[in-house]
This record gives sequence, structure tokens and C-alpha cells, in this order.
Amino acid sequence: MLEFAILGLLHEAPMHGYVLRKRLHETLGMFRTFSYGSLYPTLRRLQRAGWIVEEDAESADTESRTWGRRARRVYKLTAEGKERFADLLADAGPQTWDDEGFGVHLAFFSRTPADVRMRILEGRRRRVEERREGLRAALSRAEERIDRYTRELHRLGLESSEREVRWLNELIAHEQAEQRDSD
Amino acid sequence: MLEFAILGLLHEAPMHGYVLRKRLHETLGMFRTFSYGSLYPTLRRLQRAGWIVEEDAESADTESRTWGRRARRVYKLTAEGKERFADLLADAGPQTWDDEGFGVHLAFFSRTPADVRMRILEGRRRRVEERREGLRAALSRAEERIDRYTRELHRLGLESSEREVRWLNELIAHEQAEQRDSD
DNA sequence: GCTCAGTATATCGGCGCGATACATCGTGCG
DNA sequence: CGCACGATGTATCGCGCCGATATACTGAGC
Repeated sequence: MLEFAILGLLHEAPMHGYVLRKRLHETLGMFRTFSYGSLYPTLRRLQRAGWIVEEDAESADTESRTWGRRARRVYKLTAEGKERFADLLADAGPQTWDDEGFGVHLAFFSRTPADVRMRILEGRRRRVEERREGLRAALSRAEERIDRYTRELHRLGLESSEREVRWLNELIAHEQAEQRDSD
Repeated sequence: MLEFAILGLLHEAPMHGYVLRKRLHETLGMFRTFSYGSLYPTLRRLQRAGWIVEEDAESADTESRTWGRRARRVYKLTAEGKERFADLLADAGPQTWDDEGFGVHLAFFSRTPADVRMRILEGRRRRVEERREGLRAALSRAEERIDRYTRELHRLGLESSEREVRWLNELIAHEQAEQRDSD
């Protein structure tokens, strides 16, 4: 997931770890964060894989650089990196239904193909509906022996699943409307 | 977290990995699951730490055992394991405010001391309120440049934070009422 | 001159996951 | 009767990510 997000953000501009993490915070905003303990090793991994390369000291152009310190490692996408991101964007597999995968992918939704968007949205809906049904079942079977606090948690979870399904239905309807328009 | 849940469940009865995982599913129900890839190594770890021990082949009593196959490793709590669980129950630290930690701890809330329950609930509320404020800020500053889908996600997140804060307030009020009663 | 917050990179141990492997048992179906 | 299948049962491997920790330089305020 981090890989996906990094590749997506580097499309905007070359960046070094520190600002990358800030952009990560902003665009994934309040819903998912990544620690430096994941970021730096992942950057290494992407570099080794050839998806990104380190920009060298040049690039004295735009940036005013009032500093003399080096140390910042600025990375930029390679052609292979762009391909890789396109592949990940087009993936509508199971990991894009779960909380984490869905949330991150959604942050790059305007760049993902319309049909893929649809499949992700529907997959997510199926996932949340399953959760909702599971919670409904647990609650109906619960009245007796189940712990009061657990029951409360289930109630909250059920409500939130229901709300998310409604939210997904709206998004899906909107997508369909858009698709109709473009016909 | 897995450690906590295992120790808590083994209070009911000695169990082997497979049924432990089922009980895990039931009591954490729909909101958190653990894979065998975590469970078995964790069981080892707890054994090494001395919190649990493997019951030996005896125990030919209650269980009818229509099978001749061995292989099942039945674990039971040690005195140190019970102490360990009590310590974890009494912990109201930061990890008990986050989604995962909070959810798991809640499953054992009826066994946690009332004052600890209160501190966890309040800590969680603070956490969710921060998230809520973050999302509100993001949404108000958003209208312009932010991606439509991200905004939708923020909307959903905001609603769900608001809902959870209300839910927490109810729980907290209930706790306070209970505390008044016992005075 | 000092301290403090922000900028910047990096590593370490540990937790949990998904994939995979392997073996046994009971049930149902042809 | 045989055999496939689903449930029972334990285990390992590599990997992604986290929190803690270390290090060091810069700019602002006092």
C-alpha cells in the first residue's frame, strides 16, 4: 500500500522522504498514516526494484536553496515506475476491498479507469455487506450470553456498516450516471 | 493484542490453537480476526515467556475423545500468565485508544477495573475527537483543490467519528451512573 | 549563548499477514 | 465400495509496517 501511495505521489513531482511523508499525511488525511520506519525502507525497496531513482546533486534550478546542507535524498519516478503504478491502479483485487486498501486506492481514484473504479466500489460494497450481515447475526443471537460491551461494539459496527453501504450506493449511482452521460 | 486476547480466552478453559482461533472470531466477532500465521508463533512465544504451558496427554476425564489422533497441543494459563493478563487489563495507555487496541480491550471490558474502563473510554474519545477535528478542517479547507473522492471519504470519516463520539458519550454516562449507584 | 522545534535520514526488533504445506477425520455421493 | 471434499489441526516462510531510538543540522526566540 505504501508502495502504491509513494508511486502515486511521485507523479506530482520528485520528492525526498520527509516531504513525501507530509504529502502522504495530507492526501491520505486522517485516515491512514505511515511511519518513517516503513517509509525509508520502502523507498530503498522501490529503488532496488527500479521504480524510482535518486536525483543527483544538480537540479540547481527552480528551488532557491538557502541552505548549504546536503543529506536529502530526492527521488523521482522512472518509466518502469510509472508502468508499475498504472498496473496497481488497474488492480481491483481483494486487497482493494479491505479498509486499508480501499482507502488508499480511493485517494487516487480520479486517475483510475472508470471500469476499475466500478469493480472496486462493488467489491468493497460486498465486503461491507458481509460484515454487516455478520454483525446482524451476532446481535440477534446475542441477547443472552454476550457481554454488554461487546454488544455495544457490535451495534456501533452495524450502524457504521449500514452507513457505509449507503455511502457506497451513492458513489456507485454517481459513477453510473457519469457513464451514461459519456455515452 | 493477540497476546492479550489469548490470555483472556484461556481464562475460560484450556484450549488448543484451532478452537482458540474460533473463540477469537466469536468474541472479537466481525471486527478483528487473527490468522494462524500469527496465532501459532504467538502461542510459542507465550509458552517461552512462561505465561502458558502445554497440557500433557493425560486429562482423559471429561472429554469423550472418540478419536485416536494426537497432534493437538492444549495450552493452559500459568499463575504468571494470569498476572500478566491482569497487568494488561489494567493498562489504559495510548495503544488502548486506537481502533485495534480499543476494540480488543472492549471485548474484555467486564473484567477490567471500573477506573481503567473510564480512562480508556476517555482516551478513546479524545482520539476520535482529534480525528473528527482533523477531518472537519480538511473538509472546510477542501472545497477548492481536493479530489472529489477524497472529499467523499472525509465526509464518511467525519460522520463516523461524530457517531462514535456520541456512542462513547453514552457509554461514559452509563459508567458514571453505575459508579454513582455503587456509592 | 542557549534551548527548542522543525527538518532530515536511518536502523532494529517485533507483530501480524497471506501463502503454503501436510496429515487426519467424517460425510455424502456415485 | 471407494473416493473426493470440507472440516479439523499444526506449522513455517518472507514480507509489510510499526514504534522506539539514534543522529545531526538549521532557524527563531530569549
